[in-house]
Amino acid sequence: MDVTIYEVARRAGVSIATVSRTLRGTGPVAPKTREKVLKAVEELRFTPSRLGVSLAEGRHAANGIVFPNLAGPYYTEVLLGYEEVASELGRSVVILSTKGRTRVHDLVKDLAGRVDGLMVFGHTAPDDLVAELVRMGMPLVFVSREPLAGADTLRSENTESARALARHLLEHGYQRFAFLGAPIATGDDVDERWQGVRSVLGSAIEAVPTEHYTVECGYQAARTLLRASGRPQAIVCSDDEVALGALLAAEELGLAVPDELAVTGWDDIMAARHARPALTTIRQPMRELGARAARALDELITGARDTPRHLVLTTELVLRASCGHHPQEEPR
Amino acid sequence: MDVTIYEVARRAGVSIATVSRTLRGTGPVAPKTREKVLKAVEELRFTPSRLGVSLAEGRHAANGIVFPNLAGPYYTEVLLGYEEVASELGRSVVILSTKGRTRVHDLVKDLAGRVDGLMVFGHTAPDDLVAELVRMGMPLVFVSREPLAGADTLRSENTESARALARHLLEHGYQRFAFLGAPIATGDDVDERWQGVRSVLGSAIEAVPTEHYTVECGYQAARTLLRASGRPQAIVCSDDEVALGALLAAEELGLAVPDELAVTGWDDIMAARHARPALTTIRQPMRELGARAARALDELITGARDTPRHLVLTTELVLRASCGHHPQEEPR
DNA sequence: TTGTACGCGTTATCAA
DNA sequence: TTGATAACGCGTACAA
Repeated sequence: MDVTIYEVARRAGVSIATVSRTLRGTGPVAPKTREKVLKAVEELRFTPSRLGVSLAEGRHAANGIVFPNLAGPYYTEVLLGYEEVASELGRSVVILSTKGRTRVHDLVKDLAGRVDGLMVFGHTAPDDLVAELVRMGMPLVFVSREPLAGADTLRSENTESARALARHLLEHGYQRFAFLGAPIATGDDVDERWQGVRSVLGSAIEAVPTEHYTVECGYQAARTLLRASGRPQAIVCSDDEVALGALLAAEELGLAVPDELAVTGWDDIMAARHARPALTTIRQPMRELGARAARALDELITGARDTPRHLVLTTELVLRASCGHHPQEEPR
Repeated sequence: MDVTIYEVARRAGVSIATVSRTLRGTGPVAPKTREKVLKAVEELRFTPSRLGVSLAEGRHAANGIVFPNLAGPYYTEVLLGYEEVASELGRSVVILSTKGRTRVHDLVKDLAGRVDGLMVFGHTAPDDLVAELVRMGMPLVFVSREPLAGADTLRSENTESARALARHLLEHGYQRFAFLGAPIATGDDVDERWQGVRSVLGSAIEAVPTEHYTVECGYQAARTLLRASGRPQAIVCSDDEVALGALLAAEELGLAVPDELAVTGWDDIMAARHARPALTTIRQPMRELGARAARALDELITGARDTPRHLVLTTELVLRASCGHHPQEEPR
């Protein structure tokens, strides 16, 4: 990034306007002039400065994304879908991880200044900043969060899926349940799942918190839970990773799954299918969440749409071995 | 991003220079003036435009990262360490995934125009572009790649670890081996691992390619391999994910690990410890690779260092159950 | 078909 | 202590 448009212009014996027109294909350029310009560009290896272009165009051609952290497949998969579509639309992706960060407010604000639009997971951005960004008209898409005025929200269906899962477990005959990975924030995905199962199971299910939604935390919490007296017959987990941890704990304690203990997850990450026993879970279209977020953002940025949209993607209950025996299970 | 420094200056009754000085703390400002400026900034909710600042400062305050894809823990973990340190150093991170992308050259070039320095995995950037970037003096750090003139390279030790692993397997008494996940590019991590084990095992080990380094591909390839006649007694895998796939294949075929088949991985991702049987592997400091890359880049960008450095981080052989029986194994 | 000149939003130098 | 003003690199009306 050293040679500027002026040097190219001088070398080609034209003005910078002509160089710009030639390179962008905007406005007429005589064939001979065009040749000269392209030759100079070639010789000087000229590449327009991104900063100059952005400043002049008034846009960054970049999207931001804010997530708690990247450990585990969920955020990774969403990010994957997001980056793919953003790239397709000619936009770079600037990332920001908030976990363990101090001054998240400033970090998100800085990020907002670098992009044309922002995708935010759940409540990883401070509410007052969000309000300010909405006021400023910054295109915003929230994923895994309750609807919010002035911004798109995008999520997978939770409540009804949770109810279906709960009813299925009741059909297996279980009576004492635990919800492992109790919700941390109100209104996010996990909270909806918890509300859903509780609306069906009532006081038969108890909420058991974990520090994070990870295999390790699930393992620790499940071990404690399963060692105590009056252990549940079925553990509904906030997500697959916590559930994988619960499976480990059960195995370590010599509890047969599903005969002595049922376990369910959420998300249908790849490991869920490969787990022993394979994990009953609710499949949510992670990659599509990211892809849709990128498209929605593009609509808002280009002005193709100006009213917020709140979308809920459908999920699918995936019955496998970990929740009990079924006549026929999904083949590997 | 609407109100400019000019509006603040007018409101405060000062020049833009004074506003800038006040906000950046560069140069003297009278206390009373300072008050007026800050008040105007507050009332107008002024935030300096990133583009303006970058253009004037001549730097982006951003780092780029190029990786093949984000599926699986390896790239994710490295990215995690990278983003964390970059953020600590006041730099944003712009990502680029190349898998399945056409025109990678243009994408990487565009990325290079948005950042002050670039971290690149293996051979995910075209060689000619790399050469051009080096020539232009763009700070570059390569991870998982053979040393390269004009840029930092950073990797974990492979060859000697691979030899140690091979010798250990020989001690178990195995005689027929397979290397699952044969190297795709020469000079990258997997290639070094392959060269290492082969230098010890010679013709006793056969290279078995997989399409990608994933659980699924490992599973498919292992199933084919294990069904054929003359199956190996030990499978050395390119990485943990391929190894997890091999474990699945073995289980499906009713082969007891390690009694009828030994399996080893590489990386020591979290799932390696949780697998059944737990996976013997080589631990590589993934997060630290990312963290070091970010620091190295910072040194090159700030000019604290100007000669390339080629660093090799040490690894550790982690013996678990999957490669055979040991007197005492690492406790869970 | 081409060129001039202004705008984009800062920072920093230099003179006052 | 403060203010003009020149960069920074480009896009693009507008005039020629």
